[in-house]
Amino acid sequence: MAKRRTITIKEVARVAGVSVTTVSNYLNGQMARMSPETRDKVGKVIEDLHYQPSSAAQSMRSNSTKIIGVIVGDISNVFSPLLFGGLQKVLKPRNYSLMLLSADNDPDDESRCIGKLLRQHVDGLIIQPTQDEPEAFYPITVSGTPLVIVDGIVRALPRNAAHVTSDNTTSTAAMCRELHERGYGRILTVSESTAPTSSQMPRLRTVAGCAADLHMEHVALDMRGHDDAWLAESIRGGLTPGLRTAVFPLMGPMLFHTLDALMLAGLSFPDDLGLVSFDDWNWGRFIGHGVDLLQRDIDEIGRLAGESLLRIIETGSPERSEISVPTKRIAGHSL
Amino acid sequence: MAKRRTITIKEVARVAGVSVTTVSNYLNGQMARMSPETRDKVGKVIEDLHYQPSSAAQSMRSNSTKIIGVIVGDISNVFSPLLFGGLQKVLKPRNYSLMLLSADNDPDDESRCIGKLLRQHVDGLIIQPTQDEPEAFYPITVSGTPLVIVDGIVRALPRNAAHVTSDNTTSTAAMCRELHERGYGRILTVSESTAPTSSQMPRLRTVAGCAADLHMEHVALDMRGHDDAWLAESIRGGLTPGLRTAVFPLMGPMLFHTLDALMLAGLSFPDDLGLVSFDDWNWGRFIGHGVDLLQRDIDEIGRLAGESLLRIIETGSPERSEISVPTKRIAGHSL
DNA sequence: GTGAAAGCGCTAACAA
DNA sequence: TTGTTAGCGCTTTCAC
Repeated sequence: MAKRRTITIKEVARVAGVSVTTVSNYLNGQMARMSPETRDKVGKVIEDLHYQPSSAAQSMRSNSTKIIGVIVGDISNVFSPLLFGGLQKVLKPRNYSLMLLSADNDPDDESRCIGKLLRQHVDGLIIQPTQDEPEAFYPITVSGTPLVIVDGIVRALPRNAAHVTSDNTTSTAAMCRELHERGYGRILTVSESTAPTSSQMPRLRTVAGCAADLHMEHVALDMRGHDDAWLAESIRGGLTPGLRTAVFPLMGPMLFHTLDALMLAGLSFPDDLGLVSFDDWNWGRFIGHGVDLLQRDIDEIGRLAGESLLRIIETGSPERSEISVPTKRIAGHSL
Repeated sequence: MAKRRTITIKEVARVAGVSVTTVSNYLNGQMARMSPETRDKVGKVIEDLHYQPSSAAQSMRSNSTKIIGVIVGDISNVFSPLLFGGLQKVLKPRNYSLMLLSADNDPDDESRCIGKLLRQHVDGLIIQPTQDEPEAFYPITVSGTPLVIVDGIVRALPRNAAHVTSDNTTSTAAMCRELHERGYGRILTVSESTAPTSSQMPRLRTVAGCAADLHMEHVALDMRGHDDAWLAESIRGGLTPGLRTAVFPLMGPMLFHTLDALMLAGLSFPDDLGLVSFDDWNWGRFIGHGVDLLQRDIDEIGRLAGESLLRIIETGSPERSEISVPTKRIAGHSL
């Protein structure tokens, strides 16, 4: 199927027997600048020819593409569609389109994605960062493209960029205190060290700190390079009679691994041990008698990030550069 | 923050003291057409200036954007990231970017999305259709843009478009027979009539047909306009002592509703009734003692759709226009 | 080995 | 009310 010759504004003008200016005016709603007959005629020709103005040509003149670039670390994580949904809610009514790229948790890939979107001249950028090297974002700063960083933690926020995350420390600390009060003496965190920007990091640090303060034991299990059998083994090995243990997966995918490991190990909660997890997906209530959760509001993060971005685009600089969305405590029966 | 003046190829040429032609040659890897000194100098200037060639200008000449447009019915459905992941696997290595739009299950919105992507001159289109009016896709055909329709069922497939779906009828029919063999006498389907293109439709028809053939009762519960309490009521009302009943949600979100309804109704499976569901997400094993499922391989659908699209783009027409991906039967303990 | 210039489809002065 | 034309940033002949 040979791509048919593209229909241009010139073509429309020729067929309608008017100048390109008139057609352009029509496209841009400047109806006052032509007679009603001309208007109808142009409209009809556009219809007949199924003419679609080229946004490439348009944006080349207008310096605006109405495209927002989004880079996530891992597209298959449920985080992505939730974020996207939130973003769409505020961006779509404003007529922006979203270009979604996945960096696959690879810093180099992320840099390539940034370049790609910059070449597209996107009007703004939303990034869930995989790397925290300030230089990675330098091209963005140079180009002057509005930027909002979501979820991940970066060492140095580029000038004029906004940052939207969920609360990690307060909620984690509160959970540690709760575990202490409930009589737990040991916490087994389950995480996977991927990017230095991962929100698991502050959570892990908080657990470590709080455990020390509360005189609880803390064992950090890192899934990196390991499988569920290893996790099952490690969890079982972490149990001591007389010392209540709570397993604490620090992100959704780790809850999956943990549940599989518990099945493998033949352990059940809350009898053999307690279970509480970070997770963004609302399915915990169906597991057992309900899993105790710390749940982020990703949709809200998306909305706030979108609004922040719009503000930067419109005013030229963010009003507030750091926004933290509260994490919800979902009660269950797994502790 | 005023968007800094864009750096152009002209600028680079001026600073490097060469012509734009030379810079262009450099960008396109035509290194043979310049001296090594020139090459290095140009490279350095590009680096220093953080120059990014404008893809709008490039695509205006080349007639290729290296962008694939994707339209899904509902971005918040887990279907979306899974499809996207599959698409990325084949498209990203070929240097295509994805532009994702959600039609929010609205035909008009879908048409708008199509227009938007056509104006972007995307190199190809992947659509999970919300409407099955053949005219809706006419602009695509006119523009000659390669098209692959995924998941949904359309009345008339546009000429030269490919179609990738999962098997709905065979798997559903097999399930009905299994239910019959297991001694079930009544099937309660749970669906939500949204789009006429929804894959729930063939599933529903198949259940109705098989139930009749096997002399089983079939009650179709349509969630449209109802809440979980209504569903709980309806399910309870659908039980008769002596006649084994199976609830059969026809898509993932309906499984959520059904589980909530069962909790509300105080019914448990497989004791009070059987439960089997279509669902694309792999969490069913954590529910109760595991839910019996019919699971599509969305990642595979994405990969096949991507490959199909590439084939259309490259050869000009699809080799095989209808592809059906088998649906997996995940064994559980809910029947 | 290097450069000048035409033209991709569109918008916006400026003319008529 | 309508038309002419100069670019936007880039690629690509065709000369030098």
